[in-house]
Amino acid sequence: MDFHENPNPNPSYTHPMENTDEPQFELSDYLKFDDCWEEDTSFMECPWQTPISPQRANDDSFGYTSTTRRSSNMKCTNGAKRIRMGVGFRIAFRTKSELEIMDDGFKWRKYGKKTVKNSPNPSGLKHMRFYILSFKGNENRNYYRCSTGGCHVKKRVERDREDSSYVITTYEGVHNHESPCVIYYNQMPLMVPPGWTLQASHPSS
DNA sequence: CGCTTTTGACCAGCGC
DNA sequence: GCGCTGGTCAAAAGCG
Repeated sequence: MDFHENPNPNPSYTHPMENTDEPQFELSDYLKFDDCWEEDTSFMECPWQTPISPQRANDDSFGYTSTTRRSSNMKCTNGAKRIRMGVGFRIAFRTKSELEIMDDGFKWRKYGKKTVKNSPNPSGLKHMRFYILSFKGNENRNYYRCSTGGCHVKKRVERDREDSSYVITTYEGVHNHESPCVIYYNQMPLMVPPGWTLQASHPSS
């Protein structure tokens, strides 16, 4: 496999629902965010979608990161801000799975974990914050970065609060390399990450 | 020994 | 302005 001869080394994403052969989990929803946002609120139909805003302008990997707020009032269901992101490709999968960690073919390195409140009533003294967060009913959100050198793709994994049997996985960015788990047969990828379709490699590979 | 995970701290954005 | 929150950092611990 020669990455350099691949005319398009980036995976091209297709609708995950087209992949009906995945036996390990049920993919029920997905969202796609790309870098050419128009005034189109159709993708806001999913109730757990939230607005995106530029945050740290000096972020070393993307220029922007996203802010996601999922408070109980879900004020984001319409009229959300749309702000162009540096790299700008985000896609979220909602999958029915008992496992939070699903092998998508790439190597990920965990760089953060956050306990997210379920309570709609944020309150309390600042120094009581972690005490409050430790109560039952809070969810963990895990942050991963692609561990391949030079690849800045990030992944965020959390349980759906409305239905804890679902896992929400949000990918941010596009891999600049191919999945180490792709096996080629007759110039076509035989194994792909769940829900993804990769472009066939160049015939020379 | 090198890589990954854990986890408390920190920072910036946002809402009140 | 203050407090809450999401996202990230980085040191320490764990693991093969």
